[in-house]
Amino acid sequence: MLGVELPHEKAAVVVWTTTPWTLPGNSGVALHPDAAYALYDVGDETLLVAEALAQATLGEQFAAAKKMASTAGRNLRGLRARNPLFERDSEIVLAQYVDLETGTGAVHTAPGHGAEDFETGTANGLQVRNPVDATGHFIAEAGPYAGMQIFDANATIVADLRANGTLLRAEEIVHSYPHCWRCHNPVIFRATSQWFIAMDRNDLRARALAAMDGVTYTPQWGRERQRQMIERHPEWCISRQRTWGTPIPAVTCLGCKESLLDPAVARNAARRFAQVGADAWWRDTIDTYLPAGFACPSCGGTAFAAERDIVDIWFESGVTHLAVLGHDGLPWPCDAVVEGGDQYRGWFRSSLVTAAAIRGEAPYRHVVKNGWVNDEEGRPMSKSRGTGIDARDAMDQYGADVLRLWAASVEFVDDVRFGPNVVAQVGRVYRNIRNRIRFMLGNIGDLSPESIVERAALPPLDALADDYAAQKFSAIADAYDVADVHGAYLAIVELESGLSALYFDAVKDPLYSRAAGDPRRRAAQSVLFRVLRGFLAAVAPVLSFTAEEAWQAVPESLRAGAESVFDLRFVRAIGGDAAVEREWATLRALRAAVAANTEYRDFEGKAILDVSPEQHRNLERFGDEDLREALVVSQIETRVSSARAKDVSPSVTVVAAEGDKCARCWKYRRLGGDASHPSICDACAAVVRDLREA
RNA sequence: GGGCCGUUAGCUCAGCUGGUUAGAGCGCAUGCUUGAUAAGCAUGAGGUCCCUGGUUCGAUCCCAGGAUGGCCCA
Repeated sequence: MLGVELPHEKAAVVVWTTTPWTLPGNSGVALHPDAAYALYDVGDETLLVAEALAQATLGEQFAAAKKMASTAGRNLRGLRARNPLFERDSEIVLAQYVDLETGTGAVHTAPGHGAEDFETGTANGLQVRNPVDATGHFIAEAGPYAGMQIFDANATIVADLRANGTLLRAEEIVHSYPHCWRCHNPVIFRATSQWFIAMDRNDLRARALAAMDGVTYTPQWGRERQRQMIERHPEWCISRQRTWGTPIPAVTCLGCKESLLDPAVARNAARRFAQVGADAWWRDTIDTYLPAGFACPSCGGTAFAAERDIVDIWFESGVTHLAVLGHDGLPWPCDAVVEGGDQYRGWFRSSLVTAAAIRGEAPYRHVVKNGWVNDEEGRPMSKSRGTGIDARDAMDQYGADVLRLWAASVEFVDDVRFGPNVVAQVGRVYRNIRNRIRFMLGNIGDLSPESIVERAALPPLDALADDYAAQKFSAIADAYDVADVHGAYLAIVELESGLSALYFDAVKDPLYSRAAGDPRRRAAQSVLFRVLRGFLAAVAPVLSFTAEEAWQAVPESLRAGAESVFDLRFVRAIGGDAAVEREWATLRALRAAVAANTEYRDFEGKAILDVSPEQHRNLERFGDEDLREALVVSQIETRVSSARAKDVSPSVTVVAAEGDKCARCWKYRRLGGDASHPSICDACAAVVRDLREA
């Protein structure tokens, strides 16, 4: 060996294991191809071990040990060692995963007791031994250990090794070990025959990847994640050994023990299961399912036994698209699937693979991944800590609409937090939205279809508000289209607060002071109605109950053609107009500048605006009356200076308004023009006179 | 140990291909209003854009490393 004469009769490869019970299943010893391995003369025997781990492995023997020769692991491939418990060989093989931090650098390989070992064994032609039965006891193949429970056998095996002189050292270490997630008992690995879907036959993996092309992913990186899950997924094991479930409609030839999954048998099973249920498989004789003249293609045998394995439920969920979609009025593929991120590996993948195999395309158009709901500290909800909140309880407590608004207020794609404080916050937003709806509703009570002012005939201010709202409605609908519910929420809040802060205040005068049928008042009402209708349609997907309740409160004649709020269509502006946003922002800025003065409140003031000629043109078109209302002052004086830069905001000065406060409309004006109404302005006097006459 | 993702005001979140003083809503403080009134309007305070280094005239944004939280694997 290694060109040296071995000084002792005994020479051994040192391996370590934390599972002595797997030694009866040993078929090989894995070395790292690139690591250096050396022979050490330790006095009474010669030991082979990785040089890097020699000191740790040999312990106190290391100092006296004599290194005889050294070579890379790859040069040792194919050598044979002797199993320390059985009269059989164990082959030296190579594996990249061999660890040079712990152990001996030589890894005991039992292909029947672990996935890595199985793959190494398959790659090197090692025998797969599984001398353990389904109850965790050794079978006859395990020789002297037959009948022993495997964990009980550990001590016996260690004792046997010690007795036959092959045990170098035994010690206690603490390490992690896989456990059952449900019952917490340690689990073991046993190589058994199973049914698989071969991902690389018939180009299934490639076809599944190709089927992703037509799918939209939210978030976008989900596509990459999904792609990796398909590319890296091993052969798909779909069988389970359970006593209850959907049978795999396969048969075993009693002559040659070959398992057969025949399409004709499967179709017979499908027909029978559809009529009497899948349990029939366990009751019927197998002949029930065999087509006439059915014979084993391998040996020609005609006697068969039914397969006992069932289909894994994760495979069954992977074919729900066939069970649910494509009939009873439901389309195939569906528009979207929404699940947590764990389903890239689960349902998103399994559905895609089965659909690619059967239909050649994805069973969905859009994959939407949502985050997890945590408590307010960002920790997973826990019943034991008392931080768990059931969705149904939350709905009872806060109301379904507030709960739904919360869901829209957070970025659901990421993990989200939920708790009383978060709900209280979104509850206040809900109240704001509700109050704005109430304001609109409260001001259209006497509007009728005949008195509605068409869009083209609206005063500029009202037209601007209408355009502004329409643009937001578009943004909201666009957001819904791509499942961006949070984006819709942001636009909804921006719209309702924007309308409230500017337009609602600006139209109070026409609404409250003008005669009921005055065209200016009808124009304002028309916009309020149009905005309300668009707004309710826009919020209905989230605030479903609130939107419907509000729609039912709209005068019946105005609701014609839309019995429910869900009969309304989303309002979409034809093309975005940057000028609308700009003008809206300009008015809000002017209004804020006026309000910022602390001396004159509301209509006590007269605003003096210093503007450029261009700004003047933009403002002038609103008309003095509407601009005055938008800025909440009694008078406006505009000073145009061509010296002003057009990109500098108008400067605003507020001085005392001229005249006295009209008792009716609160604006400062010349009063007493009508001697019989000395405390009100001329405009109000005219309205009052008409009221009298009517 | 590997792959992927997140980290911006007290809270929930914007911030397009790197470019003046980083924004909104809610909360908080202050003022106004009392004809949306268990409402409405305005103003203000509040941020080392997780950290370190790099690229660049310039980085919340790009690159590398790290911290921290999460999902899926091993």
